[in-house]
Amino acid sequence: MANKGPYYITTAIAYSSGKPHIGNTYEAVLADAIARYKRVEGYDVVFQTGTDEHGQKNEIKASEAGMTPQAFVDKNSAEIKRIWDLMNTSYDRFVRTSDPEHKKKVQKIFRKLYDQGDIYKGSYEGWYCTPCESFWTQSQLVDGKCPDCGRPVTMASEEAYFFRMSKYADRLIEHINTHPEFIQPVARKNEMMNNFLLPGLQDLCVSRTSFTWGIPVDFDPKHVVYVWLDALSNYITFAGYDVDGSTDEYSRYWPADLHLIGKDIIRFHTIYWPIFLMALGEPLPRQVFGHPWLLMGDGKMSKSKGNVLYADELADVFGVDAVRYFVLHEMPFENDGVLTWDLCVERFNSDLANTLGNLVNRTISMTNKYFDGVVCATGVTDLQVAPSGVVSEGQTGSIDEDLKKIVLETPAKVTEKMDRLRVADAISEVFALFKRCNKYIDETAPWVLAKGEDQLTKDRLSQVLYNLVEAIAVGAELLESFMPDTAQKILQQLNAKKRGLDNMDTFGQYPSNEKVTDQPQILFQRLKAEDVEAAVAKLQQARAEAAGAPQEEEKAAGDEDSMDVEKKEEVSIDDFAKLQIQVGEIVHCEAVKKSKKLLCSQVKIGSQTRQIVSGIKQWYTPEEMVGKKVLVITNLKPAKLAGQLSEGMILCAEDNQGRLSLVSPESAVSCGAEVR
RNA sequence: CGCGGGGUAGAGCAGUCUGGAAGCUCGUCGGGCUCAUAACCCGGAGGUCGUAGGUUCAAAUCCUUCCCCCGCAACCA
Repeated sequence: MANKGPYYITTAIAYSSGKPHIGNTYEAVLADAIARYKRVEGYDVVFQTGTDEHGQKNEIKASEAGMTPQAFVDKNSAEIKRIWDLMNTSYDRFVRTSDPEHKKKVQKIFRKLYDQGDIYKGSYEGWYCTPCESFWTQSQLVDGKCPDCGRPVTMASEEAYFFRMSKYADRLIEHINTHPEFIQPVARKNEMMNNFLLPGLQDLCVSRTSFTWGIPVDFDPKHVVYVWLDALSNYITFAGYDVDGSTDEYSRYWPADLHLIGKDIIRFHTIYWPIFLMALGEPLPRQVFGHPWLLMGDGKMSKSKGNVLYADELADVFGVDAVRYFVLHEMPFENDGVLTWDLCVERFNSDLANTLGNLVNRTISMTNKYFDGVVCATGVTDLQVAPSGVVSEGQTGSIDEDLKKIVLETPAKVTEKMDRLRVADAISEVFALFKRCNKYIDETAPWVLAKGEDQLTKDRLSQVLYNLVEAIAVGAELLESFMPDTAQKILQQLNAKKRGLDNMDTFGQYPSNEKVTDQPQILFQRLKAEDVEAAVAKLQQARAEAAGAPQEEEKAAGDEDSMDVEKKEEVSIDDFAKLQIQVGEIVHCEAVKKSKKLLCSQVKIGSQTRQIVSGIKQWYTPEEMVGKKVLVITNLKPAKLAGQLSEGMILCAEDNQGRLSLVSPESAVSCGAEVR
């Protein structure tokens, strides 16, 4: 196998704030499939993944959990690594941004950029909430107040470090234009250009003082390095980069061949990251692929089956390779894919059990039944059977030729798809080969040949089975990057050896007279939908119990008529008395233009009528609203919503599906009656 | 007119860049077969390619109108 040189592939490092769901896991598996395939092709692959551990969110979540940030991210990083390992991802490095070496290197990077003038100290202007010690942008403000605590904010400025993005913008635009392969899929390129680059890049604030869980700026320790600068640097720091001199390994593997990331963070990887690299004088990664998202469920048919899917739970039910198959197969190249328990069952039964598992099983069974497991190439190709069971000589071996053609063509097809990162298509090519094998069995009807007494017929039967074993062996080997264990199992059962991707141009390499296993194992046992549903129900129950109490409400809605919500702080009767709640009658109602959620109601309260805007368009039509008596908070400070003045709030109950229901007095009371 | 994605058979999707016989998987119906995991193979039914115009010898594909859905943004007082 020729060495084709280095290939450095990374995933985005996963944010370590909780358990990764199947969508996160998808990225690791996708990268793994690519990495494995590149290795098979003969590249010297480094596959790096890991966890992004700094930032305010982790600091807050850690304190909520009563842990130190480090302990908190240790736990979550370990969990992410556990899932990656469970999924059999063949990463070479699992990196963590809380690593002391990484910290030092990032500090040096920051200092270098500062020293050369790319980072400068400036001030950050914004609305500041003193009690919360937080800055907010104009658009984050709620009613002109702090979105967290609702208290007034003041315009304030705070010192911060900025990166001169604009300095490098032209070079980046040039690079993107001259390297069409840089941003994948191509559609994303225009999005970046039109939205960010062409209108002019703003300087980026690259330090924070509002929290401490991060990498301190060593010459100004009240600042921590902006998490993105910290996180993105992982691609080079762990590869051996250092401001004071990088390793040989670094010069071998950098620039990365592929950053595999979610489409939501394309901006950081195709704008900020390249510019950071330019500033450091380092070459840019060759390609950034913003893959689509894997969405879970769609609520329509699976509301009783749970929404969030986790790789380990899926693996419990289907097995690791099946889960790898699901995520790789369900994910197209550009559009988001959907995964539900139902879809998994369908794919499992149809593709894995029926097409593949059954093929392997029936082939091995016949080999054992007719030849005690010994597969022999006899060279008899021109014997055909009629559907009636009559064996006749003289037909051309076109059936065999067609099978061989497919077998010989598939490797190149798979490689071509993989080169274009069409992993789902690549795996489909492999399955097309297996489907062709099933068809071949039907065409050659071995059970008819088996009835023949003469040697020619026996030899033909032997050749048919040999062809099948050979074809399956090639298919299994091609499957290895996607489903490593399954590929291994098939090859073992066939007693076949790997021949190598660049050695698949001849048909018939399986050694004649080799013996397949006499105890074929079922690779994928067909599953019944009911059984899976039961398993899912069990999992959800276990999950609910593990979560202790109320935590999240995501179980079956219909059959349970109660729900728990997060408890709020206790208040005094005086606090409550501050609210004025009155009964009002809706006299007029219309939808607010330009808004998807808002209805604007005229509500009669006592002698006056006031306008109230409510976000309930999804649940009530304006016509339904009119005439209803509802509860209104009347002393709430008026606010503007979508340009409409709203003087109060109509009370609604919200269930665990987010559905809203108006609250009305139980019996007739007059408008304006106070609720207390 | 906030940005973006999308509307193709019952479901899920490809095809659209680079116009040229409407395809794939699942389901469904019928047939075949019996080596195998109620599997496998073949065939049928089922689509005004969201709407309305336009360009063209030819439009799912290019241009324009409008309608709907989904993210994000904004706002759910």
